[in-house]
Amino acid sequence: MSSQQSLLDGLNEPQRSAVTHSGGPLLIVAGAGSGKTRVLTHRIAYLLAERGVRPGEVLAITFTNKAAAEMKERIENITGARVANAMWVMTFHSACVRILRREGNRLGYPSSFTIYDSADSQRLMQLVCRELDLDPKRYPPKSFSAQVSNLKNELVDYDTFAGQAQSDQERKLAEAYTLYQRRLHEAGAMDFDDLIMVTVNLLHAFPEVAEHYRRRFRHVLVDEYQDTNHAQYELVRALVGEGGPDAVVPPAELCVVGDADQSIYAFRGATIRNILEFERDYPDARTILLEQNYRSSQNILTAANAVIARNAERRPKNLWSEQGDGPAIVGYVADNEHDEAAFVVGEIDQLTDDGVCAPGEVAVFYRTNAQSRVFEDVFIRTGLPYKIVGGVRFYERREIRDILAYLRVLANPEDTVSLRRILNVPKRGIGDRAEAMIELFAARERISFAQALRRAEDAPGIATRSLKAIREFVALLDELAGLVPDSTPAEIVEAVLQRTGYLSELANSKDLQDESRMENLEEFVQVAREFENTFTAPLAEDQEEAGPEEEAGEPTLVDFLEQISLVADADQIPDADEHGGVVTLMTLHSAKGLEFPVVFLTGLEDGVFPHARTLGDRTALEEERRLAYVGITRAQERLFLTRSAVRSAWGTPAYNPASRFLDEVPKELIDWRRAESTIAAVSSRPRMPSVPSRGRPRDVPTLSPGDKVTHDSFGMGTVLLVDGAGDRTKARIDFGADIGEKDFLVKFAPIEKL
DNA sequence: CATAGATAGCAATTA
DNA sequence: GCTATCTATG
Repeated sequence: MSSQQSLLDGLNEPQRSAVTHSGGPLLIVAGAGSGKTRVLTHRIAYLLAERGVRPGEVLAITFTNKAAAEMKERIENITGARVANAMWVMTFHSACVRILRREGNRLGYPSSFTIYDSADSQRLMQLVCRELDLDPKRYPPKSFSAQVSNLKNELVDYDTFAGQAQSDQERKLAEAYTLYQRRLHEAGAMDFDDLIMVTVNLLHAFPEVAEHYRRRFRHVLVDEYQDTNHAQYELVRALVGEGGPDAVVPPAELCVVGDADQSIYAFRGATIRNILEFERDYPDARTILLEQNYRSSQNILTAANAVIARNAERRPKNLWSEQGDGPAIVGYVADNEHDEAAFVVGEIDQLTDDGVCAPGEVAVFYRTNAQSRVFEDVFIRTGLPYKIVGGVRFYERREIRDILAYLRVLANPEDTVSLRRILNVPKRGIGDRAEAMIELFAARERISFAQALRRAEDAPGIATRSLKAIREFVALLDELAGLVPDSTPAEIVEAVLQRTGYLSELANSKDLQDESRMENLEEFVQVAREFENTFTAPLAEDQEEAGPEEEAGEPTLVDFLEQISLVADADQIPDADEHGGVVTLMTLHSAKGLEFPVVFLTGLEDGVFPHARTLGDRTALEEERRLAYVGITRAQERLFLTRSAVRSAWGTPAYNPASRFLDEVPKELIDWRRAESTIAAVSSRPRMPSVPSRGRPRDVPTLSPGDKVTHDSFGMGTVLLVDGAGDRTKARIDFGADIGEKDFLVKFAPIEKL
């Protein structure tokens, strides 16, 4: 058994105070790399071991599944799995789903409600806007969707908003919001933001429900508190309870951890206010500062401190380390993004060859997903193993979403958005017109789309051919639905793939993409199998404490769908220890919470990072700076800062000046490998690209015999001879036996030098 | 009337 | 460079 001593071993003074603090609310201001997860897990273990807290009384909330899983694992290492399983260690969204599955019927939601992700909710908003005859130019559904999301993050419901709508835009938005919410409810669905807002409403509207959870959770711990938005703030308040004279249950002990300097999610409603004013919100709160950094060398910390110090509204904080200065930060100015990527890959090659680090210890960060493409090209070309986190995610791929839509309809037949998605996928002859007629019919009869589909005979204006297709489709759904009760998720997935003809359509296609689609679907079946094997049923409320034999119920389709909708696979960050691992490429946002011995921070240009849209806005610019701070503090030993003089953004090259964040790093810390670009002079005079349009303008390569090149359609080749000069340079290139030798005008040929 | 192929508009960050 | 929408065809 863990004694008090071992739980506090190896912790510094403030960390110990944070672990042992008892009584009032506690705010832990944890600088980057200051051992925050360690403090949280040890605190939980300490609660159990020294303060007689039962595991079921603990609720620990994180933002990502990855963080939740890590925390759970580290708690397990101290307390053992049985104890850890009885706690709620999960994300805001998962916790809400669990509450809502149990209590949502009080608000008219089925316990098998569907969770719409942002793509689904945008689709629904599009349908709603069309139904309201809104001109998509003046009232873009996408923007409406975003605005509704913002409103929900502020806990503004459609009624309240309709009441205060002033402008024409706002009134239209209010209409759309109202109808959108009605359609969601009818479909038995909630979007991401509803998960939080509806839970808050539920806790407010039903005191007995709130009391139930307050009795249960005596310790509430929140990670990354700086990323909470207003709705999440209220949720925490509601769960903790007010206490006071007429409260039945005294307030739970609240412990939040955060770092205002790492707040990078204002765009999804996060407000720094929550952490800055914690002491005002909870008057008897205690604050503990963790400033000793255990991650990075001092040079890296000095750079990070210098950058973040430029932000006006912040409490001063100074990270320090006992690890020594470490190597200098390396700077590099590239001519263009290809050059930048080549430099990065070259350095990684060097470092791994010299045995300084394994590929798995290296990360490349960029501001926007679009920047990953060039890196990917170069990594593939050089054969360096890599993995891109984020971007087009697995669950956002079309084929996966199609199958998911089938599964959702099977779980919840009223789910209109999913139903309409699969109506004609694979193609079965139910076209736009037929769909429109069903919709019209549903509206007139005041029945759901699903019900209207089953009564298609009665709907006017549908061709007999379509009618037949619809009947077959309904029969197909019924057949599949019949399988659901006694099949496992994986079996259902396979049945859907087979019986809908989805697989055979892909198999018969000659589109190259479809091959990888099939592979993805195969992987999806694998995901389902995996799920069945690892599934542990959430313990029922009343047996949460007891039971050595954990009753793991059969995993249902609903369980499977829930896991998928809540797991973004940004959680797929590669493990460094697996055979040296692979280089990780990701956006700065996904990088939060991670650490790497070697970090490349790329695209440091004004207009890229900080992003162009933030340049005129002081608060937005401060958030960009925090993002830079997050990026820099991910590095443990070596940090590379790169920028490019020219960068092509959708076709046109842009000349960007150095990022202001680069200038904010003290000069003596940076060892410039290349400090100026040779084409920097060109940047002063704005010039149009010399090749007007005609496809994407490309850099004209300088070729000499023997060079390896790649051609867009002919592939790899070797330059045999070069003739002429300037724009009229010609090259003869050998593409091997199959294609032979060809002559090109270098200026126009789609050739790239390798 | 459904479908396939062409085209315009568009991409900041995410649970 | 990619996806939703428009247009020509079967």
